[in-house]
Amino acid sequence: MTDAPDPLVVATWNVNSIKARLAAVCDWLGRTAPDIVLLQELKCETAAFPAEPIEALGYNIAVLGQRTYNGVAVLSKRPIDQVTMGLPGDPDDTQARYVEAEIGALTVAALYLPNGNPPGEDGPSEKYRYKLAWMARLKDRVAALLETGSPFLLGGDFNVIPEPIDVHDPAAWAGDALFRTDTRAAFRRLLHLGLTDAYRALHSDPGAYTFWDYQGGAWPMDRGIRIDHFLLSPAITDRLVDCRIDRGPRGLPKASDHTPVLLSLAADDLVG
DNA sequence: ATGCCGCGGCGCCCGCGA
Repeated sequence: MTDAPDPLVVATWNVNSIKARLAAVCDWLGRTAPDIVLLQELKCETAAFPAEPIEALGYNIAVLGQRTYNGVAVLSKRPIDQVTMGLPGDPDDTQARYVEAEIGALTVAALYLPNGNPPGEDGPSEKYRYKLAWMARLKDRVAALLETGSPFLLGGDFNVIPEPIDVHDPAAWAGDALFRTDTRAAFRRLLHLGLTDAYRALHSDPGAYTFWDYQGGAWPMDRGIRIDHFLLSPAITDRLVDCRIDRGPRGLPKASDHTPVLLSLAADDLVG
């Protein structure tokens, strides 16, 4: 018997301001030590990203920042070879919601999909149209990545509740931009290209939430939603070992409203 | 019900998030 090599661990976490969450993020990184970390909602400009304490924990960093809103980053203990800043397909889109990085033979993307609320009553609102257009562009990007044949994964805050078991009260969320028919259909179109929702491939449990609103006692009452996802290309799905939600950070003082999701892959060889 | 909470910012209220 030979021991299996250590899995490659990838995390995704919407931190809701990297400056407000820096201590919590560094504590968690030091304790959990994922190989790759995908961050969203940095809410700071690229130049203002607090790189030093994260580099001190052994991470290389690719950041696409923006003042006040959005902002995404890839952290990697292995060298980052090439970076794509922004979701391709619309040069007029200035929102910092997508950064893609090549790490060895693996491509990873950190994404912060638009919220889309309010969705509009007499036809879709501008925000909801932007969300659906962004999802269509993401589908095009996934199709292009599949054509290259290189193994890849998408991780981040998708702002999509895929199925009724992913929300504490489906009826209450029926009209929300995160759970609307059109949103879920666009998410399914992504999956139908050949991607796998890593968490759902391994677990059929309800109540597996990644977000709890700050308001109304959502966290203590466990009224959450599952909107932070890992979507895996076929070659990466074959290497899927584990996917779990770490509720710990959500219960700490000054928490983000999202908690991290962790992915384990038998893919150590992919990143050298 | 859009406020309840929490964040950033040309700050003492506002937009935004989900």
